[in-house]
Amino acid sequence: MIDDDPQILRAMRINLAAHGYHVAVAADGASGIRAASAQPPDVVILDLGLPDVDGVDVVSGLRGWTTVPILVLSGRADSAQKVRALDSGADDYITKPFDIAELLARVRVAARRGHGGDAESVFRIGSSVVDLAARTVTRAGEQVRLTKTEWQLLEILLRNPGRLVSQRQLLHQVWGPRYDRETNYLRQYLAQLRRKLEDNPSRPVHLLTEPGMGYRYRP
Amino acid sequence: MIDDDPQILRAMRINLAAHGYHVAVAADGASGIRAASAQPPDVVILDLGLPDVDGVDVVSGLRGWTTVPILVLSGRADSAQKVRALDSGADDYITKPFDIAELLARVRVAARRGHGGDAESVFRIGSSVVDLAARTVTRAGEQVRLTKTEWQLLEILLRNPGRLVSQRQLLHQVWGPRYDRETNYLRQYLAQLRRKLEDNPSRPVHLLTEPGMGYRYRP
DNA sequence: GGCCGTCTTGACGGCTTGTTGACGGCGAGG
DNA sequence: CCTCGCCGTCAACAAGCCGTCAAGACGGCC
Repeated sequence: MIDDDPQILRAMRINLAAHGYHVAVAADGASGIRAASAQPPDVVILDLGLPDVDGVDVVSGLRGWTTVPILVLSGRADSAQKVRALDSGADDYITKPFDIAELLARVRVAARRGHGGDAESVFRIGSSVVDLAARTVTRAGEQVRLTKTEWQLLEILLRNPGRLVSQRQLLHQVWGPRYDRETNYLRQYLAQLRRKLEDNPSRPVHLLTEPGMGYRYRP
Repeated sequence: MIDDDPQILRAMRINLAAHGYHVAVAADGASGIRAASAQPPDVVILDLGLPDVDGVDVVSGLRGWTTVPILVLSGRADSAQKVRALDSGADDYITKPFDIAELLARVRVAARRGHGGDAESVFRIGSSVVDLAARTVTRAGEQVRLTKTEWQLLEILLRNPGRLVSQRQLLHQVWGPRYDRETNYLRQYLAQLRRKLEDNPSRPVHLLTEPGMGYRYRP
């Protein structure tokens, strides 16, 4: 749940917990996206009225790498806003004030749809084994340590197996929207990940570069 | 679309058709279910205020054998009704009167859910398979790499299947408005795309030239 | 306060890609 | 039959991008 109003946050948390849900919270868009990638939820509830960024950008930021159902809450009832949010990838749009019973019903709808999408968390890169849930890397029996930044980068790539991830998206999600042009960060950290994971770091087989576009994890 | 009010039915049909949807209609629940089983739709829009049966029973009737997205329309705004409809298997619940733009946005949400999202992004060119979402090309089992410019050009053509795309439009969208006359770029890159994608590059079957006009992708 | 790991920043060589010009073939029109 | 315009092809140059190395900045921990 991503919301900056602590009061709503508290009320919702109690209500959802009473119905058997486990609730993780974030107060702004950036930390919400980070939290969702660190511990993938079954459903995201997102308040559009966030302080740091436009809520629609949060939706796109999530949609770049996950298909988790997103429910948008908003005080604005105008249809233009609704259309923007839904077209950017949200699954539902609920106008405040809302009935809690209706919200719970819509959460159930989102949850039953999301259950089709399973999140595998163990990946192989050459002789290395990466477990995203346990946050461990094993290479030829040896434990390998990754830094926080390396984990963030690697996770985005692994969660999009076979798909190209643009450098813009990687920079956005790891460093923030203001680092659009700092592609040298990517070069730096991709090289480190290859050194730590690939069997032949200078000839990568799984962590591939697409010049001018982005990077790709090939299973 | 299942609705007993001919006026709403007509208005909706015109609106949906204007946005490229093909609309099949039914005036009551029983015939609606029959029609859906005879010709499975991509999305069902169901009015709850039907004469013959309770709308919720129609939802259950559909859910017994299909997972097609169901949008419920209703004049009743009470949350008990909403919860009943959603819990019986509906995917969305819209209260009349509604904004047509919002309805269309919610239809798009339902449609992309049902399609699995990426069904529209896979194209075939001879023995090559192009996936726009993943940015991958497979040709006879082998991976083929395209450059950024090649992707931009190819995407425009594929997104207009069967339609002629003018040289001016291609140059505009890929290189910018100032490159109106640089048709040699198009010759250059179309040739490259044909070499990489067509089975017989000198006799293109899918990436066609219309002399003096533009280019066309033929599925 | 000093040490160490991690995150930034800058620079350089090599390679891929974009850009440009030129040439021949083909068909339409005179 | 000739000319002209348009297209496909090739070759060469320039520019951009990437991998790599190295060094400075920052912050946590003893």
